Amino acid sequence: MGRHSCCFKQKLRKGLWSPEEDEKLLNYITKHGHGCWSTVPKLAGLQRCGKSCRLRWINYLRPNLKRGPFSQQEEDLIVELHSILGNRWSQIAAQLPGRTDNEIKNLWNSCIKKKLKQKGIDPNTHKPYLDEETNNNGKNNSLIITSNDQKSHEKASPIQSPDMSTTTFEAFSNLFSPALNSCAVAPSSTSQVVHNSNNNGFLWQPDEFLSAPSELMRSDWHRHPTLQPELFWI
DNA sequence: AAGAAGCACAACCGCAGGATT
DNA sequence: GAATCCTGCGGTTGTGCTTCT
Repeated sequence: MGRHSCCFKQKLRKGLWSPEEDEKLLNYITKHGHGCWSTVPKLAGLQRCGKSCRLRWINYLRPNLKRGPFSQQEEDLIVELHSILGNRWSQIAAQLPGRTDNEIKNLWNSCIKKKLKQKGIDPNTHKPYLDEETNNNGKNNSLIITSNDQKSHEKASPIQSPDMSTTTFEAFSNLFSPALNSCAVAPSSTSQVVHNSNNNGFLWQPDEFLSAPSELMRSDWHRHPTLQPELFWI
């Protein structure tokens, strides 16, 4: 945990926050909002850099934060979302109200990873360590996006697979709802998408899905003029 | 009792991307 | 278009507490 360059130049404080600093920051933001973070420490009377203030606010001081241990349901949801999104902690945190990306990241690295390994599951791939054949043959947790020109008048909607929890399904639907609600389409010209002629759709293998930029997975769908996707799990 | 190891948590670093000049 | 600033993200590491030997 080194000193940030701006902190060094200005001889600002680093390390843990004191209750007095917390109170100053909380009072200032409660009264004025954070506005431009780079000006917050000066205006709030703190010897910190704006970046440090922002982090402290987001991870500790902002209202509606849920403190305390994670429930089993939350842990399960994190595992399922991680299998879809990979290390996109901020997107995972967005599906868990009151939890921060930092908190989830810490939980993953210190606890969940270990639990998965104890179960014989690779936390990176979410597959059993010794079950290569299943890994190659099975398309578990692959996302299918079918394109249905003939259904272009219908609203696109994701389809829940039998082995997918309702919580994860809802979280996933929320994540993709902006694209779906505006006639979202499957990307048609990227090497990260494999066309699956049998399904008349696009098959994303898990690794491809995880490596695909989030903007491709969401925003770029809007650019296709005619296709209408359906999402389902196999 | 004391040191080592493990653990959870807080916070910093470096980078990317968008906005502004 | 280039430079600069600001924000947000993911990775990493320091700190302090607890448990183990």
